Amino acid sequence: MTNEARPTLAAVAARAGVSSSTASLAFSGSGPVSAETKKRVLDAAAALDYAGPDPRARSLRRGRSGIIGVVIEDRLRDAFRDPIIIAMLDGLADEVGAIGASLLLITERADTASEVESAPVDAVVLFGCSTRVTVSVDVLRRRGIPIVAIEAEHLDGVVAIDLDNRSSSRLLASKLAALGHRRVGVVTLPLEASHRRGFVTAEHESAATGYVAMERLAGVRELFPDAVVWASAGSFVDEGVLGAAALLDSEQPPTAIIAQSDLLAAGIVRAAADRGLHVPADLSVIGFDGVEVDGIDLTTIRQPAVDRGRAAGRAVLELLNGGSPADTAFRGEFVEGATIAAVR
Amino acid sequence: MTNEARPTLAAVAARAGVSSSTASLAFSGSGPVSAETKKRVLDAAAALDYAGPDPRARSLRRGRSGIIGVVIEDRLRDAFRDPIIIAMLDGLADEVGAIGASLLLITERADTASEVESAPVDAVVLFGCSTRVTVSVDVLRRRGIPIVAIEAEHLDGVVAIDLDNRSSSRLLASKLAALGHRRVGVVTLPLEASHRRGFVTAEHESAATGYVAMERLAGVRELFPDAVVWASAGSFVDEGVLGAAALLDSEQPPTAIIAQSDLLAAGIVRAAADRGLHVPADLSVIGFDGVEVDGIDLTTIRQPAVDRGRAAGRAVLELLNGGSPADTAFRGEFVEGATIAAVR
DNA sequence: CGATTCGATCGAATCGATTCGACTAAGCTA
DNA sequence: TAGCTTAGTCGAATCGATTCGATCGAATCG
Repeated sequence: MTNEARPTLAAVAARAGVSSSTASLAFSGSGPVSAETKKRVLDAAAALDYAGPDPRARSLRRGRSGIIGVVIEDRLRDAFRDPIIIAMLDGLADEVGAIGASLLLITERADTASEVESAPVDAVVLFGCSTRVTVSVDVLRRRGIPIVAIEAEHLDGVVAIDLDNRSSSRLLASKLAALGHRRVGVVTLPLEASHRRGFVTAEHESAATGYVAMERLAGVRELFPDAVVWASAGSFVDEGVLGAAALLDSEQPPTAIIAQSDLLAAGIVRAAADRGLHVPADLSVIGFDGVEVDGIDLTTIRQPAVDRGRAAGRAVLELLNGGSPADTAFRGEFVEGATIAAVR
Repeated sequence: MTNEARPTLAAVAARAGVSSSTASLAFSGSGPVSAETKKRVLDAAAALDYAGPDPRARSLRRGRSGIIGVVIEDRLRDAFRDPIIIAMLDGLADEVGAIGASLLLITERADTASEVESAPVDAVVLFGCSTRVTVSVDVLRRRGIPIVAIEAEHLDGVVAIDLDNRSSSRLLASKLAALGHRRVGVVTLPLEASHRRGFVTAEHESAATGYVAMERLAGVRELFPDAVVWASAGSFVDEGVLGAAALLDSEQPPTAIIAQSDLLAAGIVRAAADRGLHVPADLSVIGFDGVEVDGIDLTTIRQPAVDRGRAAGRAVLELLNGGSPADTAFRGEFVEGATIAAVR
């Protein structure tokens, strides 16, 4: 069926009666070629059904592929359900799209061979990756591939696009403290790669690899050292419901719950309603991210997700140009919602 | 800062005292190499800080890049907000992940130079693309790159993963007809690349390029030839609100509105509530997709989105193996919700 | 008119690996 | 011991373009 021999640039050049270097110039437009010659080359290409220079060969020679890798640790479906990741991706795509680059989705799971090491990328953006990707990072570094990380531990030679997770979290906790809350529960993002769900002991905590989760938790701990903590298996509404169930159905239910994402918080509100508890009268709920969920007027921290994606994109462009961009630190903005109240 | 000369496989081979062919074998594992030699090569690589074979060179020689292109017509942000696209992507990623391939996001917008033509992909999946991508498809075909299309017009040499949009839509319309509705409105997905929002005239309709939108509309037209049609600018809740506003605030408001997606339907329900209309008592609403939105118990058609993505993935794998998979046709399943009732 | 640009084109080297066919030495059988 | 297989290694060709430096004729300048 398929005709094995596809035409090459050399074949086109031969037919047009020019050298392959000239033909290349005619296609790429980077160099002086007379209009007449160019037309001859293009005509020859059309006659031979030539579809333009092979991207593979071009990227080998040029040393650039026009592809930016996006490393995501979760399953794609999980990642895409998170509006924050989507927003960041959008900002990133916007910036790198300016140079015609496209995004390669790389999911880095423990079980599979490292995709990131064999992908022809010009640069890589790590999305909320844990320390588990350190090995891959090392390969990239050796290969001289620029790396930008959003929400990740600070690594050498990696440009970080940060957020003040800890102090933002502390601020939220302080609001609760001011309202007289003493027994607060926390529902965290996954603490480890396994996404184990359940109450968190000191042991778990010291073995945790989830950077963002630990930062936000640390912020809360500064005010509520004894907070009861439940680790979710992901940033979903359903997980919030589970977390709330575990905390509310215990012997000493908390008077307030701090969720590490708005999706989790929405689940908590839902679970409270299921139990006949009124928010905020019976239970104060706090979120994180600044994303609207279920139309709830949530007390939370809004983070500039699209801007963070953009910043990552700009850092990538700068790195690609040989520059060495500094880390960028964004700040969350407190959103006064209607889900916290003084303890009864 | 960066040391210009990165080690190559040849350098590693030289240091290990073997030929580069042997070194290649040692890395790829495809061929007999003694354990001792292999160790020498690996040691040499470590000593030189060699990060493994360059993916670019490898893909040129092998003729495979391990990358599957995903062509999306919308802005990335818009596409990611659509749970159906996400589900399809997830199914697709699942299948092609089996051979270690990753997905390259290609947005094909009118204004930018065609990214798809210069991407080193082994195959391409078109996601709900209109006829506008025909040109790019042509280039791919000439290059011998397999193409699979989800929700797209039937194109020569393109494997289609279809859905019975028309008959499903007709089924929904028939439910309304049976309940006595005569004046129905339709809120469609974008009809053209420009995503123009507004009432649809016969002129617009004949110039439409949105395949899915036109199919679903045709299904409705079989029963309600005179339905008033409003084209949305995208599958979002907000767009549903706008569409409902236009239809409901007209002189002869419809007694039922058919939305071409559940997100749009959710917007319509919301807009109805804003006007003090009760669904379904005052207004029947119908969706499409089978996605839960806002917890509404919607009457709709559920389409197997993940499975469709999977089917696309399998088709890609088969094409890559030289096979010629047949088109696949999926069927929507009617979901009896609580948003339609007899006309008053 | 001779010297000098400048525009257009060509040849050849290069990007960095993979792979095919050939070759060697060792192990095995008859 | 001759003949044959096989594991291990090597050389060279190849994938398909880009790019640097050289060349050559024509146009420009003093």
